[in-house]
Amino acid sequence: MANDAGVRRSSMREVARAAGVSVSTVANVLSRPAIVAPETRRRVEQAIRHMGYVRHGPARQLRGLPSPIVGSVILDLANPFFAELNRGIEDRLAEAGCLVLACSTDLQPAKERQVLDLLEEQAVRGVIIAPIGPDPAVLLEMSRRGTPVVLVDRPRDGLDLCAVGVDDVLGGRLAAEHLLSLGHRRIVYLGGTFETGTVIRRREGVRQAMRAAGLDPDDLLIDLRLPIHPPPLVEAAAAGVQQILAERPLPTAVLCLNDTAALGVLHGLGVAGVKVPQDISVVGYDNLAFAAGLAPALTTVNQPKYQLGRAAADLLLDEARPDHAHREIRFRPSLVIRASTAPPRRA
Amino acid sequence: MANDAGVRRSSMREVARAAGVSVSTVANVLSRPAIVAPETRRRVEQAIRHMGYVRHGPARQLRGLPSPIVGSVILDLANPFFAELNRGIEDRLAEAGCLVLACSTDLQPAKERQVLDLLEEQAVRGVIIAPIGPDPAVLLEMSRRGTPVVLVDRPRDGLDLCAVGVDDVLGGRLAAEHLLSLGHRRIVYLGGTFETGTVIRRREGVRQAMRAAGLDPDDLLIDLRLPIHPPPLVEAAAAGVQQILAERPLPTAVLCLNDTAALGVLHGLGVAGVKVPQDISVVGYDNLAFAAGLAPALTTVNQPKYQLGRAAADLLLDEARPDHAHREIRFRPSLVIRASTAPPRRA
DNA sequence: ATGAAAGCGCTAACAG
DNA sequence: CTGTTAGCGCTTTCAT
Repeated sequence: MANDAGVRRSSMREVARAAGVSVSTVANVLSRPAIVAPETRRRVEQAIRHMGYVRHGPARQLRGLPSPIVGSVILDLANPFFAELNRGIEDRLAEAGCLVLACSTDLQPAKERQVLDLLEEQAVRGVIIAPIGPDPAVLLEMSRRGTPVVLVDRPRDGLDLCAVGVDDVLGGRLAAEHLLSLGHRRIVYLGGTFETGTVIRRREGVRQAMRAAGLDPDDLLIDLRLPIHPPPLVEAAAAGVQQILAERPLPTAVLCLNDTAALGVLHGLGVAGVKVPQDISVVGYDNLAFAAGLAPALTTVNQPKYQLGRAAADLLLDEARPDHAHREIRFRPSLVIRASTAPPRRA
Repeated sequence: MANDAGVRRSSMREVARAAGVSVSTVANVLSRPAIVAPETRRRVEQAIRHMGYVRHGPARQLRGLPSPIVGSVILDLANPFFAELNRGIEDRLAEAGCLVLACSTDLQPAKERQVLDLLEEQAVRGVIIAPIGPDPAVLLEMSRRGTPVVLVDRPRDGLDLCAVGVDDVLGGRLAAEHLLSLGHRRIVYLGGTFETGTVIRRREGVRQAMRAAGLDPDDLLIDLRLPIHPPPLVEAAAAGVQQILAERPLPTAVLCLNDTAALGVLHGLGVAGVKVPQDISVVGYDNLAFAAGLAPALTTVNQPKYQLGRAAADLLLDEARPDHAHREIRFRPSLVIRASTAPPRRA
């Protein structure tokens, strides 16, 4: 009751006593002020101000009001892609008076489980999640138990949930088609030792583009995988440059799993004295704020990060409506050609 | 009770009925399993699993247990500085089983107020805040009413609150001393039309360094202010380059309010054909992940972002201890010299 | 227009 | 070891 500073929130009962009315009148002043006599209302409002009374959310929730809190469970909030996505969620929710409980899972399934349990215990309004693994069982159960779940970056696949995402296969295809049309025939796909569905689907898009061009992906594509979690991705990518340069014949282009990895690769290549794009072309993914400012400016695939977040929040809020039907919203990525790609040296 | 899908959480009473025991036995199984007879416990646990029972946090809170939720109120979660700070908060809180309710204020006092009210209503465990304005009155009241408040990026100044921060004056001084020692005597301080205390204090540090060198800040320092919120800071900074180049005599160095602004300035200077660092030196602030990867690599002032967050969470968690005493933790920034600074052309 | 009362799901004495 | 009981602070009929 009393916290350790000896302070205690005042309750409605105390306000009521101070104003000389009943608790229900205080409740009315707060929830339907119109039905309270002006003079009574004035007295109650004054008491509220005077005592610094603040409504107790958990108690209201216990009475059946919906929680204003929505959980956002994503891979890493410090990753600018997710940070911006999260801003989209936050802003859309704010319009509905809701707040975001943001949780990073760092690709660790145990963390994901733990956070989901906590969120369900808190009886949040719902959860928006970019799941680590492909198994939706836990999420379906949560949803069945009454906590709405919206998927991000994972296709709906007929699941009984809402989903928002970007067409990753298309994104991979766009990037690959660009390189192929420049004449590249020896291309590294720089992925991770542990990959989310998005990265896997993009690689599939890359292979698709090659097949569509009448080429054999197994000949053209070199799969390299960075250790993801420690060390920081920029450094892992910079270190990965050694592996790229060790390939024979030397690759002429690198498709990176995201812009941060591309940043590391650019740096590593610079240190190694390899010129971009003259010696090697580099393509990023995400189109983060810094991509245009790099030297050379980074060719990359743009994703509507903020809009993804807004859309996810939209769907989540819609779950409260009686006529809600689960659905999927899918955005299209787009290629942004800048200065880090060019035809290979001797085409 | 029932949400719109017609689902309802099962309650302890239902579990108790299903297991043929009383609610308190179920409660015991959950909170002090040791005192329950093994056979009874087994039955109860099975019922819990079978019904998918999940404890109801708000009800527990109503009984006096502390909320596991901590509010984090910062300027902008999509700003990498705050995103990383927030990860520090999140990780430290996770160790204590707590979650972060993250809110961006976008420098709008109205948003800050609104979010603080919501957090207090939710009866969160406490609030970590990088306040927009200098007036601590609302925060002191919240704290007095029983919601602990920890200040970030704002000096404690004897307030009855905990605070964590970085020595901003020192940060400004380090940056300025570096430029002065290179021989620069015409320096732009690129701030904002609306500035937080941190930016103001850094400018003060810059002036201090000049005075300490026996120079007059009013002669050397050119104050330029970027419109902060829209448009995006990178673009605002790129546009600000026009103003820099319009100054006569031409400045030889630019101190930017952060790395993102520096990125924009670098870009704008590049477009204008001005060479960095030969024609103009550029210094950032924060040492974000991309700073080292820029061309030229950015000289900047490092702040321990993640550690700041951890320290803030530490202090907040400590507020629950009976012997807690408010205190301040202050970190030291450090200068990271890279390639974007050099002596002015004709010294 | 106001008040009395029931009860949301849970915890913590206390009794047995 | 298990059950009974009394609320926590609030919303919401239903009387008055």
